[in-house]
Amino acid sequence: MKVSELAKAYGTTPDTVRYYTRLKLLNPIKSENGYKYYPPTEVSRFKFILSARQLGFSVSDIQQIVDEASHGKAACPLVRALIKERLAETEKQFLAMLKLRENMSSALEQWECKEDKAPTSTMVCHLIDSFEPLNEEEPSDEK
Amino acid sequence: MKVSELAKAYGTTPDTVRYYTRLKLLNPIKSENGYKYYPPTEVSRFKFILSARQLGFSVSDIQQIVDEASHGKAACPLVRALIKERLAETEKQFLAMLKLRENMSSALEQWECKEDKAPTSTMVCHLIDSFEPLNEEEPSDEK
DNA sequence: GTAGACCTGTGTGTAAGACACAGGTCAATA
DNA sequence: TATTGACCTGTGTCTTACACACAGGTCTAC
Ligand SMILES: [Zn+2]
Ligand SMILES: [Zn+2]
Ligand SMILES: [Zn+2]
Ligand SMILES: [Zn+2]
Repeated sequence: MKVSELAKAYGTTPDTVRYYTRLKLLNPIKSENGYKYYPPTEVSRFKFILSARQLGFSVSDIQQIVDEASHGKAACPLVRALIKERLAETEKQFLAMLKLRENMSSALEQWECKEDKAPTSTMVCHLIDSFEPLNEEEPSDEK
Repeated sequence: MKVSELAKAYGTTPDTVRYYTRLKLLNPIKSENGYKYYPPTEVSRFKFILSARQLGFSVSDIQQIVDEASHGKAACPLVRALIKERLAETEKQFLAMLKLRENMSSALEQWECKEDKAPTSTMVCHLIDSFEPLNEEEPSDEK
């Protein structure tokens, strides 16, 4: 398969295929005309990479995993360890986004009944200045 | 205030202050020794920028908002429009992360009872290869 | 033969800073 | 007074996972 064929076959872009190829995650055969051809082994490796990306592995993770396997070792322990790390990170980001989303919609609501105001020398926008974030840390009994 | 003082005062880093300064979002005064000094107006602008960032505005959004205000116009309509856009994006990313998180923990669970396996020429890691993503689109009645 | 659709490599851009580096400045101390 | 150490200055590069641009080569059809 050629670059674009491979990309289309799995719903991605030629640039993605080329990117993995640049990183040597894919190793196509170069034909006489200079074109890259991906034999079945490379096609299934591409499938593997896409699956791993879907599971939240970084491209660098995948490089490590592939390298491990290329040395004949079972990559499974590495895979298990990495996904735990990535899951923890994802959890953190997830919570951060949750809070952000809440703040954003809270702001939108708070602003609904506020008028527009011209800026002053000390205030760019009163909407943003006046925004009160929700529960900055547990609303503990303060004072 | 000097760079590091400003950064510390608001719990950020000198690099962040310098970054906004490079972008001309902050306009410190240069003293004879070459050091940058942030007068009160710049300090409150920094506070403004940080608030806006917390609300999910991009730095480029903030540049637009500040520019609008610097022309004496009320930035409020722009602010309202931008936050709606950003909220929609955040919502999308949030859902994507939710799905990713589910897939990751599902994988972790699916893999618990699976043995490690050495790689073959066509398989880098059977764990990743065998993973079945959850509900790829509503589990509609297929066929 | 030539147009149009594909391919090639390479280089640059993205967001929001983090980090590095070579050198200047300041306060306190030996 | 000289030196140390902590701060500051500019500038430049790095990060992620590609997307996009560009100049030029190649293939297919007409
Ligand atoms: Zn190796
Ligand atoms: Zn306003
Ligand atoms: Zn303007
Ligand atoms: Zn494995």
